[in-house]
Amino acid sequence: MPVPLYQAKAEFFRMLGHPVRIRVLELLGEGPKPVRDLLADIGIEASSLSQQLAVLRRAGIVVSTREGTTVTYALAGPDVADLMRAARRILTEMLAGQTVLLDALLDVPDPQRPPTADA
Amino acid sequence: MPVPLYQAKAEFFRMLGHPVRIRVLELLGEGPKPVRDLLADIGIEASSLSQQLAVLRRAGIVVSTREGTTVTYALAGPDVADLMRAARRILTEMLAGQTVLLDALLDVPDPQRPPTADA
DNA sequence: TGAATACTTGAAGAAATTCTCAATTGTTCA
DNA sequence: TGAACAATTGAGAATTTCTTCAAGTATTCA
Repeated sequence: MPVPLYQAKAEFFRMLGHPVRIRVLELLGEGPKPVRDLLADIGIEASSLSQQLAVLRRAGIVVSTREGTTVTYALAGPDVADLMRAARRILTEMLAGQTVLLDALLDVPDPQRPPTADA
Repeated sequence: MPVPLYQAKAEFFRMLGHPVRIRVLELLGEGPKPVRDLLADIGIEASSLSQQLAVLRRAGIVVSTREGTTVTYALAGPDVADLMRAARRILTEMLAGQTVLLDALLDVPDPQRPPTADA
């Protein structure tokens, strides 16, 4: 029994749903980077970064290689870079075009509550 | 102080990261639908669906209108449909092209563990 | 060998999300 | 009005995810 596609999608999006993981993917979008550099750019504890890298690794969207004492990460395939570009494009469009999403993210209270019949 | 973009992105993806929410968005991609229909298509308890609809509503990516006793949901804007299409395209590509992600989602153990130097 | 560096893992508590079920609201219609 | 239906909300338990810190592995180099 195959995992239903909608569930695979949900897991995929959930996997993207963490600020550190997003930043890593965007940094790797520029090309492979050693952990050292990611660490410097993102500025969190090494162990926290490692944990998030592990999540991405388990999902198979990044790969790591070790050379001597430094480990370098890269996006697993060009599709991933495409995805990140698409996500960026669509999201900035949405953030620009519709205040609504921005408001939601900024915690402005919901103007759309269960519709009262006065409309 | 604006919410950093990478955090807005993370929250957005997290919001998408639930099978019921994905299904709702895909169904609404075909056009507005009354809760009754969503309920029939998805087949979960009414209250669970309502809660997930509330998440989407709070994020501002769907809107609801009431007519008599039935409430109808629709995507908040065309951008949302675009996003769902893009996500579908990219994900099916990825699922088709790279076994790796599929494996990860199917719980096949990680072949990429911290690289041992035998490579 | 052993000290030092780079990175990863494990585990426990904190925090956020999800589920379930009871209660509530809004609407229709007899 | 009040019974019946559609949908939403609230609250607590169950589950998942995150954070943090201590411990572990791999590699270099003296």
